Amino acid sequence: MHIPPSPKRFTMHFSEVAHYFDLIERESSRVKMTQLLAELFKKASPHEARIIAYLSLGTLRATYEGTQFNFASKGMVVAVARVLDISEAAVSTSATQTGDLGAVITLHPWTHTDSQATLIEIHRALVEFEQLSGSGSVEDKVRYFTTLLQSVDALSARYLVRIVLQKLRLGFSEMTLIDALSWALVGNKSLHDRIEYAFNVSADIGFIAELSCAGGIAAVDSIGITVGIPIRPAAAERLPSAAAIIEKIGSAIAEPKFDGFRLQVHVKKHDEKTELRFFSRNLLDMSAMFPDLKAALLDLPVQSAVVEGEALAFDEQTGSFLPFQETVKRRRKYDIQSTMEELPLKLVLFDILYLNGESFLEKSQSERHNALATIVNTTNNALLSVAEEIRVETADALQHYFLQNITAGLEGVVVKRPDSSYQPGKRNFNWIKLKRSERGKLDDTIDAVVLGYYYGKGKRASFGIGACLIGVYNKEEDRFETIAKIGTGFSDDEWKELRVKCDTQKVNDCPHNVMVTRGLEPDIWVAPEIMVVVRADEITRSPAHTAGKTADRLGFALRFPRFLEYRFDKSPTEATSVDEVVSLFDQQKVVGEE
DNA sequence: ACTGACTGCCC
DNA sequence: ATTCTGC
DNA sequence: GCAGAATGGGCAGTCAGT
Repeated sequence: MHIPPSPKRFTMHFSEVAHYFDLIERESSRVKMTQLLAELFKKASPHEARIIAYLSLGTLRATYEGTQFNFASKGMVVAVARVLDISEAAVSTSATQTGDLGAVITLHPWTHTDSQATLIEIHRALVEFEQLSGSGSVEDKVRYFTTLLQSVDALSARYLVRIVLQKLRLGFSEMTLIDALSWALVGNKSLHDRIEYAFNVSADIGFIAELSCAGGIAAVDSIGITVGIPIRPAAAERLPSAAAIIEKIGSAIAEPKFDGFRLQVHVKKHDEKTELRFFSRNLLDMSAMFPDLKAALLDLPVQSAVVEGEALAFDEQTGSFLPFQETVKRRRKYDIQSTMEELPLKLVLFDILYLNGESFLEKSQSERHNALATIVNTTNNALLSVAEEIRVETADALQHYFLQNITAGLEGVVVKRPDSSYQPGKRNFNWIKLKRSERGKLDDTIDAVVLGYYYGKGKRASFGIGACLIGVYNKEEDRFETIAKIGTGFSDDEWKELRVKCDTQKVNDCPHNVMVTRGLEPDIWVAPEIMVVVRADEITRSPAHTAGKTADRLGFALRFPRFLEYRFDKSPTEATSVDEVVSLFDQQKVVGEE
């Protein structure tokens, strides 16, 4: 199909992009949204397409290069208040009602003149804004952004606010942009898979957009894995039991699931030196953080490779892995050397995506694991290992292996289809996680009391509730202590219902028998009457929540809390007690004994 | 030098 | 991370 | 089933203020 060259045109104004964002925001049909985006891409130069792709996702560049405005809801309230010349309180109130600070802009009269800034100029300004730092920079940032807002029309200002907040809420993200690039080339989404492939192996959406607009699908097709540019990681689905997993995929491969952080490692040997990069699960560059792992990986007998694994801190005395809260302390910018000594890391590798110039993505799980084992096992470095993999044919065998792993203190197992390729960027049932928290089912839940609620953002703003604060009962002190906030598990209707229930119990101040630390105070206090059943993956020590907190002991909190159901047959003082929380906490360290 | 408020990013 | 929802 | 948008605990980093 012949693609006519896009007509030469004037440099694109940011206001035109904002106009398209507005059209898209009003559109609920994904196909129409995609068509609008395609139209926008067709009007843009390749470089402009790149910038559109970045800005539409609230970023300024590739994910792995990072965008950090260090300017979010609090700073934005100040800037918006100045631009609109109203009080910060008024902006806050309006933001609460609409659930969106950007929308506040277009709710008020706009008195500023549009300077017709181009898309490129706005991008450049945002880069400059992002770079403001150091003493006095809080005020500098407010001033800079206020001035920037004052130089555009209201619609542009609305989207500038959302770009900086990194929440465009337009109803599309990367996959829709890829559809739009296909539409821009051929008028349908038939090229989606090929463009997505390029994006999956070269995770820079702006680069893909520019390439597609400049060189068409031929240019996109030329993209393969480049060592040093991250590949979008594959992710696992979740199922609640060994039986469900075997039923889903049959004969499978199981491996331990470790509770650390995921690293994608890129290695490339040049004549003298070896280039080594680490990327986080979300594709941020962590290359400077782990000199110990870096040294270990230099031993790999490869010219070039991309491997993935889980990094975990371990106890040098016992060799056992430390909890996530310890491991995550290694994610830092400063004091790397000293923390390295306090919290040495191991890297358990579980996949290989590229080796010596060849992509391994299409190879089967088994082939990849074998190749990985071959290179790592010849390395013989104590910090490196390959995740054990066993073949399981039955639910019983899987259940046994699962129990064995949680007894060893691990998070559970990941089960994989033996013949599946590595599907970058995908979460599907090629990989399935079975987590420790599924063990026992009902006894892993907590009966808690609702103590208050918070206004929501976006869609939840219209419910007047976005999350609630819950607590457990301290028998000795006869009071309620907080253990978590709940922001998920309620359907839209249930949120509305919860809001009504809470409002019937609304009180003006924190009740005398409720312990809440500063920073967790809800927007609306509720008398401790509403009982809920809450599920969580784990109980952790908490610097924030008051459950079980004493003068010389941290409190406890729930990891990954979610609402299950209401509990009508218990009164508030029959909520799970602090004592029970403590014993649940103690129990989870000795999971094998049951 | 310390603390608290805020932000960004791990899970 | 988990969960819900529109398509 | 996908893509997107709500939300959680808790860590380090930055800056303002004392």
